[in-house]
Amino acid sequence: MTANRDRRPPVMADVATKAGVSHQTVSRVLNDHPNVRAETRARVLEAIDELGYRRNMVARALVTRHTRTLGVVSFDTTLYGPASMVYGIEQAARAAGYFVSMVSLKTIDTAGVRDALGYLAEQGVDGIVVVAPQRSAAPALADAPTDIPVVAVEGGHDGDVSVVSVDQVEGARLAVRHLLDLGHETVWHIAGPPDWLEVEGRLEGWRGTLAAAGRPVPEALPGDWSPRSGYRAGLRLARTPGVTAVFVANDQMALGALRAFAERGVRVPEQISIVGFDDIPESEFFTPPLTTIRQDFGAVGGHSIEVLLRQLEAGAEWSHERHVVPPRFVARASTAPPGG
Amino acid sequence: MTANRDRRPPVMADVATKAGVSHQTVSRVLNDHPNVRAETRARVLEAIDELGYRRNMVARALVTRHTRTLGVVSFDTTLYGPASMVYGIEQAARAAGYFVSMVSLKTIDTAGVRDALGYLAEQGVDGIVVVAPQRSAAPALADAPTDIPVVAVEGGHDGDVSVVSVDQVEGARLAVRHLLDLGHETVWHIAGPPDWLEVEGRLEGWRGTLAAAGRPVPEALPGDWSPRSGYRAGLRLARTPGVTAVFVANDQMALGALRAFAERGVRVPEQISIVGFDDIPESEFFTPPLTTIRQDFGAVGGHSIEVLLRQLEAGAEWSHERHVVPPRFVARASTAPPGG
DNA sequence: GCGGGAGATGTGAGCGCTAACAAAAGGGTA
DNA sequence: TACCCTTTTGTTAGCGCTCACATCTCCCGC
Repeated sequence: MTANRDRRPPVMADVATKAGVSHQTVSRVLNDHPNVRAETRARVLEAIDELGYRRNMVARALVTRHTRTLGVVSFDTTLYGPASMVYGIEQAARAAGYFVSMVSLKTIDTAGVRDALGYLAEQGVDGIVVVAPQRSAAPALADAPTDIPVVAVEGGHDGDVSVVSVDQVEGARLAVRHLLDLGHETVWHIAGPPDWLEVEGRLEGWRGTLAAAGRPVPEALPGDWSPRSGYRAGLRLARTPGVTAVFVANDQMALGALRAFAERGVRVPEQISIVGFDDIPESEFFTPPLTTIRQDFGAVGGHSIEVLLRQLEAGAEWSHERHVVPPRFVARASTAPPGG
Repeated sequence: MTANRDRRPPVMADVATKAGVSHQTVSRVLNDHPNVRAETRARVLEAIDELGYRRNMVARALVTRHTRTLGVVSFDTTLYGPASMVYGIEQAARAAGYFVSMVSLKTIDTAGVRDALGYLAEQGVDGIVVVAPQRSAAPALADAPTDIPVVAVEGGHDGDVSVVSVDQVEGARLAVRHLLDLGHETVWHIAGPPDWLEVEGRLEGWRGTLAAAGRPVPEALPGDWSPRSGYRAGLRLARTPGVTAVFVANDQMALGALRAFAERGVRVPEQISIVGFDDIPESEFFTPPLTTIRQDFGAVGGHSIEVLLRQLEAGAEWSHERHVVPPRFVARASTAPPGG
């Protein structure tokens, strides 16, 4: 355990000399090759320990042609959704013995994603997960590197890549069905920013479910995921006559809407019912606790790594998979029958 | 732009042949070496483009002995604090031309941190940022690799590394001072989990400020950062006579406490004033909007990279720096004079 | 007592790149 | 014209590791 502070770190040859074997034998020990005598192995391990030797993965990667590193491209990891996804990805990757190299984009645009993919490819990552929930990311995915597997999370459906996602349409359907079943005539909607695929899915599920039930479809209110935008939309809904039920595209905006209703003296759920989306850890403690649709971000992250590893093993001939994670309805206290 | 789908990707020598120059000249073009004729450069660039050549950073790293990758070790990046920190770190690193290799630990313990540091060192990262807010991470930092710079964020103060952190004691002082200035006799405290350095700092600031003002110091209530633990603590406070002001160690727990008070019919801020910590994006929309202490996580992340890069440039002889980011008081609607 | 096969170890080459030096090509001055 | 100096390009030798193969031991069976 001698630390050589200023000298160049020891290499395999140093260990070999010290143990009185060839560098190849050291390599064998390090890689758990079976054909090494127990005594030799012990001698090598001792030398490794004494020198404080640590193998150089860069040199190893040069010859093996893989780095055991996966690239992750993601949008704003400050948000709960992407953060949980990336966390799930990282955990699953490391459990499988892979490192994760991260690129978080401030804004998702085709050029940004393309650059990120290019950089990661240069770095020699073995595979890439792209958390690119916006439509504008799709073109970049279409001409992603073809020599390494790429998996998109919540991504475009047209690219030449595998996709793992939550069933957004179904999530919206669950929310709307719940409100209609309570007896509401129709359901309003505060949407997320346009261009997001999740937003499109939720809009589609909301509209479709209302239409299927023969209910009027109000105009969706715009939002940008932030509590503030939910607050503004809530203010508008509070002064719109006839609103009894709202489906909000995420929990943060639902929080803002809750605040707007509170300020306007609109009681939830007595006068207006509200359902969110995501089920962030805070939702359970909102005033009132928020009924919402749970997305299992961790599972999505985990699945994406599973798919990626499968393709990694398959080598050159992998097929594109599509994996859909179901959302779950979580009943709490923000909904009630109309006029409740 | 020919994609060679199945063939091995082109290497520098291929480009050289195609452009009719030596591989060294290709290398010069790629590295912006000044002494290359404009015409030659153009020819090389054209060949690069035609072959779809991409330089192999692994091979480059082997000879240059640096990877332009920084390692980040962090605790649960699902939490807003760590997530924002890591985001700030990643942004700053990439702006400086560095990649980020992530390891998020599920739990922080000495062995986990030590392993993570070891793995990253093997990967050949040029420097490491450790977001290790727990005391138990300190021993691992003490015997961190000595041949590359390591910066701790919110980390132990005894290790042989640079530290960037928010002034927790001052943050707590701001919160308590505010409540005392409003006329409250004393301030109760819902603490975070023990072992966290931030928790210790906030406890110290809370106790110290009360003591300095000659006020009684109640027993701190335990919490674990989660809204649920804040809820439980809130329930206890609601049935404790004489409580008029509470300083909560983070905003999530404050949310839980708010919920508990609402359920027990305790009005905030009229009957109890409450101050949080962190200023998460949601706080402004709590019921009521939460007065809190803002931590600039992004700035902390950015500073940590600044320090790291400075040490990277300094080469072998770097000195250990200590950088403290001030917290900021954010006034909203959850506090009022007692009996307000 | 000796060929043969399995196990244990060593040898040489090369992954794709950069650093250091060597060589060739221009361009001004004595 | 010869000379030197600068600019441009080429050549060679590794970086630290693994792979493929060669070699050397040892033990078994006939």
